[in-house]
Amino acid sequence: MGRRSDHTREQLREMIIAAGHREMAEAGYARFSARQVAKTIGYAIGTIYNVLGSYDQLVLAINGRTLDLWCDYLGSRLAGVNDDRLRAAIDAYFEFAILNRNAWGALYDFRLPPDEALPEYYAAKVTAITDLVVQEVASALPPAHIGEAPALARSLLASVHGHCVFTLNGTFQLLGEGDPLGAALARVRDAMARFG
Amino acid sequence: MGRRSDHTREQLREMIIAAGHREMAEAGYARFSARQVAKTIGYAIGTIYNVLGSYDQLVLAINGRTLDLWCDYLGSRLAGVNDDRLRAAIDAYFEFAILNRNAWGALYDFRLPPDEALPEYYAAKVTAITDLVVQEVASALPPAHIGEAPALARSLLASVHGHCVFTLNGTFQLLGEGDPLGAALARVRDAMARFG
DNA sequence: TTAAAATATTAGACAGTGTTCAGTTAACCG
DNA sequence: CGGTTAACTGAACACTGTCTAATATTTTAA
Repeated sequence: MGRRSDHTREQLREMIIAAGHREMAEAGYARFSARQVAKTIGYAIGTIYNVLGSYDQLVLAINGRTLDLWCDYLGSRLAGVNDDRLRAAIDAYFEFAILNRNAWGALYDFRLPPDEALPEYYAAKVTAITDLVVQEVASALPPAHIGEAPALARSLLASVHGHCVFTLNGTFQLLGEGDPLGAALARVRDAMARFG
Repeated sequence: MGRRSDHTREQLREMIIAAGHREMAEAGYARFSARQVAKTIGYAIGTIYNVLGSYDQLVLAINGRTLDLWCDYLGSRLAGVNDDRLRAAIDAYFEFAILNRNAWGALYDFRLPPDEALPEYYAAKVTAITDLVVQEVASALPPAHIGEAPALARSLLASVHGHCVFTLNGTFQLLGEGDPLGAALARVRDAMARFG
């Protein structure tokens, strides 16, 4: 029916993303369905496509929400920490991933078709998280080597990410690794040891 | 119809996995379809379910094939290498992933439902690859620390894996990382530097 | 030789999915 | 009042994985 008790496109977009994020968190990427999102907010599927444009854009918007939450989580987890902030950052990385398995996993389960580029708004959110890490690495680096912070941060991010993936997908359990977080921290320490 | 020019279950299983692996390599996990596999080998879908049991078992079998190929690739790439075998191993890890983007990606895109355990045959294949790496790490370690090889190998595997993931999913490109392989190697060197 | 059992294979129904779009409803504006 | 515009629907389409009753052939046993 027309617009008896309608929302504006902006409000509806927000409702869809919020409900979508909830469903992604509960069902996980493999069982996520746009139709189910429509059902839970009481709209027809067509509406979701009118507002978001496509399934891929919907998932991207939901993942964008997850990135926002992740960035906030890292920020709040680091606020007020004075010593060993690098360790706190790694802890927070793992914590968020474990606390939000499904939503976090969707960040990597979903990929745009190879010919399509990430929307700028999404790239900015990824960069925001990265910049946070770059800053922490820079603070932990001797002043003479601060210029290497961005490259080192990217690499450490990848290392920690790998440990996080192997933790959540069961690889570490299969291999008998009992302390994934400790291992990740050890690798970061090894890398920092290169600089005094 | 019946079994006029039929194959034995064993032969058919092999045909399905081979064709499935081919389709996975071409289409990727997101676009992979059991029905398409059936079509390319000229059988009905039902047959695939009779032979493999379920979609998940089919993908697992295909991924198992990929693990076999991966293990062989690592082995042959290391054969005859005398110095810096660790570097050769990392190179081979990246090479295989890049040369087999889709099949390699499916290894991690697919996950069994959380309540189901990996079949033993599959776990064995994962362990086979890991053992290869453990051996290389052990060789590169001072004799006094050989006992730490398994744990270190798992951790280095995770680190390299993280770099590999960020390379293939575009994260490194987004962040301006131009030498992912070099970064991965640097992290491994840092870790080995801990031991003399 | 013949009947029974085992095997290989199919067809088709079922309940889902993403996607599209012509059409409907209701509010707003001149 | 009539026209424009924005919000929204729902049916149709072409797929998907899953299951099962039925069928065709071969093997085995009596």
